[in-house]
Amino acid sequence: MGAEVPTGSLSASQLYAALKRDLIGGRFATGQKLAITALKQHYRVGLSPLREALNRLAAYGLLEQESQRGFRVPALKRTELDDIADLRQRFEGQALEQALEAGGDEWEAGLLAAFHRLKRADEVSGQLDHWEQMHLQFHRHLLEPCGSPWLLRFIEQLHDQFDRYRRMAPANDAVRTMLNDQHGQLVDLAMARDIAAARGLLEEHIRLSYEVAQGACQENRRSGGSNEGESEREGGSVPGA
Amino acid sequence: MGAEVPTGSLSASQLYAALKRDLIGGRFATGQKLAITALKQHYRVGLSPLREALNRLAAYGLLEQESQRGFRVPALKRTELDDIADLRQRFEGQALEQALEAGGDEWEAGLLAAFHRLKRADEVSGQLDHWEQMHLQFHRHLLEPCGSPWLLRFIEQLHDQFDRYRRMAPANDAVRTMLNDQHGQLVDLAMARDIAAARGLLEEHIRLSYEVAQGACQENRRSGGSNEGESEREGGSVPGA
DNA sequence: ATGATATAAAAAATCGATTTTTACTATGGC
DNA sequence: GCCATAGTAAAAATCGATTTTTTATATCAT
Repeated sequence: MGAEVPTGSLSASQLYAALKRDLIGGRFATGQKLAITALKQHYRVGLSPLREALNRLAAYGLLEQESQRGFRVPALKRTELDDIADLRQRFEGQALEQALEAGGDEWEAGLLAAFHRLKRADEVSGQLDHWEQMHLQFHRHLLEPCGSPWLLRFIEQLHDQFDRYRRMAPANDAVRTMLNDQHGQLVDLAMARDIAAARGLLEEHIRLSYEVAQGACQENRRSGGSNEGESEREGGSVPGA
Repeated sequence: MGAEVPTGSLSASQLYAALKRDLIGGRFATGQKLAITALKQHYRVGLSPLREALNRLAAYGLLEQESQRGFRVPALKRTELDDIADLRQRFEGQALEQALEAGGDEWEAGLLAAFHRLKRADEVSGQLDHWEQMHLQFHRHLLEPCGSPWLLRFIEQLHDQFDRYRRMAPANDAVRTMLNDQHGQLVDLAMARDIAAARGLLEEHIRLSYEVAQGACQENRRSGGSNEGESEREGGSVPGA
């Protein structure tokens, strides 16, 4: 069994984070019903905190809850990915414009730092989860001063949903290099406060990611494990039964 | 104690709905910590389903959860209302345009029916909760064919948040009449597929509602109970302790 | 008299067991 | 031979009690 939970039992928020990470990371078979007993043993927690975490994740949209029939991992649907990508372009484009108008010196400094960490994480292969974390933090920091907490909340939610698709899709090193280059260009345009160009590039960035993510929908690939060819994560997929 | 839960114990989804309704309806003191034991007795449910419902509501944004310190009703903040109203204008404006392009005959029929129910509910005073339900359903139906489930989800979430403010604000019959008139005008413009005018009116509708809702923020009014002068709901506010 | 620490009371979170509901299977009827 | 129904097994949901954490109070030292 996976070694994602090495030490003693987790706190409630740690459990939520671990479950969220594993759901977005594609370690559960999509469309499959979750086996509560197996999860309980895997994460070494009791029933109550587990069910509370699952309820929160269901409200967040990373799980589906059927009345008396437990929890289910939502299937990956092409139409839903289209919806998510489209909204990401609009929401993040809008947020970026506002962020470029509001961001100050401290934000610029933090953006450079976040970009640096992202580059470093990219150089060190076999640290998939760490790169994902830095990548999320970079995009989050980029939009942070936009001034709309609710918009940022929705953007984060869509980003998480989008990543379910992207991380299930087969890797494409050529496109990945392009996407990484765009991060640097985004920093440059943001520092130059070129609002129109920056928004255009961010939308193109999302469009390109969308093309990659589409690979997750094509032949209804089931079973968890987006980590073929990766060596960082020793634990396999979480058993469903 | 309130008679909101007349018969035997509620199912999990009913409990969630009842809590959500009472939170949006302003029956809890804002900023106040929830007393789990009191809630348990009031809704006649056990601890587990109650906690699961509270967790879902916290993920939805109608409650705040502090680590080991229970659940708290979020305070009403002027800046947050501004944020919510601004996003509502943008999201619902966008959704309306798409809905007017996509909605078919069946949708038109349903819209007329929803509007009729809303008018009827308005005529019968002392049915506050029923009017609120019809009002929500009208706005939901108006935007439903927009083609973006995630956008509709966010719109609904913002609408619920907005209503926390609106229902806490003092009533204003003159403005209320204007708002009701706008519903009819919205139907007319929607049927005529006048996209620009309809979007403009919907944004104005939200702006006017926003002016009403601002009344909830002015002097940090605490304590639940937005139903002064209403006789429909016999149960008072839910006790916090 | 004020501040800090220890103690006690209250509340939240978790656990183990029970109850209820669902899904599967086998048997009987058509 | 196929469909329907009853019975059994498995899983989910709920309950009551225990454990842990927090908060308020009182006492002691400075």
